[in-house]
Amino acid sequence: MNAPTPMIRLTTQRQIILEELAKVTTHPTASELYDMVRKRLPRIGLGTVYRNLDLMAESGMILKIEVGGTQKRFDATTDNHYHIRCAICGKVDDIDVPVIEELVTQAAAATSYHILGHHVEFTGICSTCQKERHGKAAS
Amino acid sequence: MNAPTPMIRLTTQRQIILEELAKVTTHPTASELYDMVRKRLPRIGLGTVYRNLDLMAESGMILKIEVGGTQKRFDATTDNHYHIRCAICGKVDDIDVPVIEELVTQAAAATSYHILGHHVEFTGICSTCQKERHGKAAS
DNA sequence: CTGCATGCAAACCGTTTGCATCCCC
DNA sequence: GGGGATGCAAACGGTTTGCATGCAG
Repeated sequence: MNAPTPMIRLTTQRQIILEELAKVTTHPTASELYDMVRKRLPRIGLGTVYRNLDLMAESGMILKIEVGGTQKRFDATTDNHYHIRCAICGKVDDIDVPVIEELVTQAAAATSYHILGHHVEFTGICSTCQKERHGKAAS
Repeated sequence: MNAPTPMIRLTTQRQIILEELAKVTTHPTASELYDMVRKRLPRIGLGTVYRNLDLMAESGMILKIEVGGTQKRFDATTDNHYHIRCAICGKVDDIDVPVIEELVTQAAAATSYHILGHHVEFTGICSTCQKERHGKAAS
């Protein structure tokens, strides 16, 4: 109702981008996705990937995750859920913590903004990075 | 206790950056801060602002807010609190919603990451931007 | 045939970095 | 005098954009 869902045409490159994104549970950056897609569509341009990722995010087909870190990441799962980002390697994973809907209500009462949504981002150290620095406690 | 607080030397430029940051309740970007500081220190370089901002964030004197949007923002208030970002103009404000400490406990149980912290970011439309689009409902 | 989508490359913008100089200790 | 801090400018990485061509409707 408030999201017009512009209904974009599903071109070959859009379809493949979507498929590749749906294939992984990680949350790839645009250039990671570019590399994945290029294996099937060698002549695709980075610009096309960016353009279509943005377009699909706007039309609600995918989620653009704007968390900390330098690059934006994308997610084929569009229902609200939270993320955790490794402070060392920057990897982003889903985290299975119940979404707190009351937060929006609370926020609405506490601000003059018209609330659209919320997102929780945890910061941590992933198991891989933990192993790589085992024993470096006090430094 | 877990933050070594490396105790950096408080040079003139660091002091002034800190003062200017503390002066405002908004969460300025590096270049906004640069403009503010330049009024008092006309010869300061953007690089110095970035370097010192990072340094001060590392030593826990200020907070580097890594939220959505293209630019990082800085906050003189270092205790944990949540933010709301305007989806239109990108402005970031504090929001007075109680910090949910249990989230960290829940998260710890749900992941193999070693949790460091969490942050909640609301998205909304600030009152200024609301006014500027009053009546544009159905496009 | 017409217009949107693409590939390509250049432009952009925020941030980082190398280096010579400067200043504090 | 020595080491960190600064100013400056160039480099960088991610993203966006302009334009000529291609392809689907």
